[in-house]
Amino acid sequence: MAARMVAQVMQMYLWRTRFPDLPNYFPSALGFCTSSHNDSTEIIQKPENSALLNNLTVLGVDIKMARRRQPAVLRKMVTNEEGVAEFLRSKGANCTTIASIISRYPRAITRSHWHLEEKWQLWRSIFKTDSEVISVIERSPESYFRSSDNGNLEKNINFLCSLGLSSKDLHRILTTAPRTFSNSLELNKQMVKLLHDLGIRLGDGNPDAFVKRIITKNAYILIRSTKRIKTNVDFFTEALKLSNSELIKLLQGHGAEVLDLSSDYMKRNFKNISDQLQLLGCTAEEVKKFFLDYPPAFYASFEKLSNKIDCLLESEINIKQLLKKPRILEFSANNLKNRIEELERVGYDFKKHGVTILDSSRRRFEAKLEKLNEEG
DNA sequence: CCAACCGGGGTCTGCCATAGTA
DNA sequence: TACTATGGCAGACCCCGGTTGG
Repeated sequence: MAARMVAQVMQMYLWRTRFPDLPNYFPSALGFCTSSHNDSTEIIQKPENSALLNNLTVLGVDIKMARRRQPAVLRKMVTNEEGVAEFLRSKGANCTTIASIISRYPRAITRSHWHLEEKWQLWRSIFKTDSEVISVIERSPESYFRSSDNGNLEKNINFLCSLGLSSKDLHRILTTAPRTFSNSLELNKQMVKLLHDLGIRLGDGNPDAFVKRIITKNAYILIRSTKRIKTNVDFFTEALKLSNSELIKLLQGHGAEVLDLSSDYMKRNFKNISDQLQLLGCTAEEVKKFFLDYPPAFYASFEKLSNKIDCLLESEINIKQLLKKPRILEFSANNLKNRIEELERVGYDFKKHGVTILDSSRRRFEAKLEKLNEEG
């Protein structure tokens, strides 16, 4: 999470440094001038609408941010900022939220009252309360406002229902990957077709269920490109030398969750981790088994994972013990370290008892520890 | 009664590029 | 031709507890 935020800040920083002196706008007493072709430094554009800027300022919108994101909106003569603000307010959004929404997705103010009302009803067919909708819009204004096509939204909802997804599934998808619903129907159909064809190609007896399971296991799948999913499936197969049935098992389990990783990232990660494991004396077969038993390894950052492995090895825990229980890697390095320390304090012998004790919930672990303390 | 197995739950956007449109 | 709508991309875990079988 933190890493992502750093990356985003970096992106913004890079953008700003590339255009440090970008003028804010071009107030033009000349009105609609034609640009002169022989002098490229002079760019003359339609002026911004100052009445609109006023309105937005009153609403608390960050004009600089809005301008950077969608400059054309600020030049429009007809907009509905007050209507949109009033609409959001009526649904329970406060002023700060409204300002932030418009700052981050200025085009929102071009939507009509009727359009907003209709879209709201469609969203509410999946969400129970207005505040749930508001919280998604607050998180991702773009997902909500980017499309002006409510008909497409409705078709998407019907399409997803037709796949047999429950209302709980739809709720989860709309909460965590709201972009799914502003995708074109066609795009969503393409992804479903890709997965369906894959199920058939692998000889799955029930391709519809195959598709449904992948989507319910991975709410993000429909906002990825088919290219990415295809690449990743091929990569799984090739890197791990999987048979059809092994691949089905992987994709219907934890594999579904890692399917949408950036392909390059996954390849890099796989290489780093398998190199590391082989360096520690694991055979190729063991490496394969490791990834099949613990697909999140594709996902984990190499630094973190490697850190955890080191931490285990330092505590006299054998790599083969780890291979038997890769799930202990799901716990944070910090958590693992604390647990190991506490166990060492009571003289726990990992060689004798293995590492499964680490793979338990906090409550269970503490109960176990207390018992060991009593015995000791 | 306990360990081991195993599935589930939370959670994720904001930018760029470009085809299409009025 | 300016602008809109939409596709695509990078980014990168942790934890809980029900059930089962010995």
